[in-house]
Amino acid sequence: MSVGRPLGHDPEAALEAAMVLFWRQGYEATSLTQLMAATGLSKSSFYQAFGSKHALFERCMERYRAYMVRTMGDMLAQAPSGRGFLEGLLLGIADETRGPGARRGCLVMNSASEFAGRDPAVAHLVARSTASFMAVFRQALDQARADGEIPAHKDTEVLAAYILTNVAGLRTMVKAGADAREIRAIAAVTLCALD
Amino acid sequence: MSVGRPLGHDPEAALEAAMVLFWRQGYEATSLTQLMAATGLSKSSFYQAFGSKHALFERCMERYRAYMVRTMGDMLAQAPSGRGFLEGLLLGIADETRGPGARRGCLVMNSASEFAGRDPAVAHLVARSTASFMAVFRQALDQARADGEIPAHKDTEVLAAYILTNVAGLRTMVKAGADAREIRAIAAVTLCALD
DNA sequence: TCAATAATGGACCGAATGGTCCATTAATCA
DNA sequence: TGATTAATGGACCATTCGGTCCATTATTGA
Repeated sequence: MSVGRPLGHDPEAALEAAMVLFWRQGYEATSLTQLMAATGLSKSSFYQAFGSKHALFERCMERYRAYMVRTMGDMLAQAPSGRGFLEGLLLGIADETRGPGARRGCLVMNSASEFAGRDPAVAHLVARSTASFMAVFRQALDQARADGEIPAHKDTEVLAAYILTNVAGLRTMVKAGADAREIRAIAAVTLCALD
Repeated sequence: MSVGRPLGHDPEAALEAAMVLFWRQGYEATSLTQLMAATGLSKSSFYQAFGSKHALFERCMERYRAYMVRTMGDMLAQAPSGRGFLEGLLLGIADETRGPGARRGCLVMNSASEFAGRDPAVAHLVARSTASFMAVFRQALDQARADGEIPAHKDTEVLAAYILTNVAGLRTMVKAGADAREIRAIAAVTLCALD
């Protein structure tokens, strides 16, 4: 099949490690040195594998999008109902105040904040990701509406955008130092808008 | 009164210019060169006046907090009611998609996102600012509740945190590329939670 | 006049940045 | 064996970063 020496590292694992780093620190604050340490690649291998820091970042963003859509899709499938999924999602943000990977926020929203439209490639990836997330939320909302968990007259497309807004807002609050109790209380208010 | 040559520049104007720059671009992305150009100061004068980039940033954050509290206080005083103020505030975010200073977000939340607790001094300023903002919201909510614009049983402290969460979320959505129509629709949903 | 403060520009600093290049070594298949 | 691809480390690059220092030139009050 392939000729020559096979890859000595796992590209997926390297991508995963880089994604976590960007997620936690942002793009600018993450240096090549840190990226090399996290991926276990030498500088030469790094550039051979990914081309550039920016190209790697784009791949990480796409990986994050796919990961989140898959994860939320699984959560929705296992949730007792559409509304139950949304409740678990919002209240679960309280857990992001603790443990490993705490207060990292959302890679997509972090990137939107850091680049703020200065980078067309990143802006496109942000738009693509937000659309994907809202699609999942809308699916949950449609399901909830069909089950009578939210009023029939509500516009699920707007509600999906509202949910995304609140997820972004809650994660920002976590980054700003809010504790788990506050987050849960706010999330409970957020859910009132679905009544 | 004072001995020696008087200041040739306006410290307040320089602070204002620097604040706008940090607000739009964030801390790391704003270079000394840009700061010198915006303030009109030479490198020597810059360090004599502000000490360091970080010290200037802290002063800008405090200035932003004071500016926002003053502005929102004025808005509340002129608003027809407590609820009217909150409606104007949330719906007004739609205007941040256009014009000069568009899609800058909120300096406090931008900083919370960029530093994410890595910088104790910034974390403290973020906490101080969020508390100030919530105090204004709570004042408006108490007023609204007293006027019967929101149910008497609601906890205005939690609602204040909810409003801040949604302001942060909406501004993040603006940065992520949402248009004015979407923002207004989401803001309308946000207000439903007050019923 | 003289002391004090301010403003200026430029030289200079060490450190870190992202990125390139290359010669060498290793592992695979034909 | 020879072609091919991968991995490595280190030399090297220009640029930028925030920051310091200094000698010089105002501009003021005493």
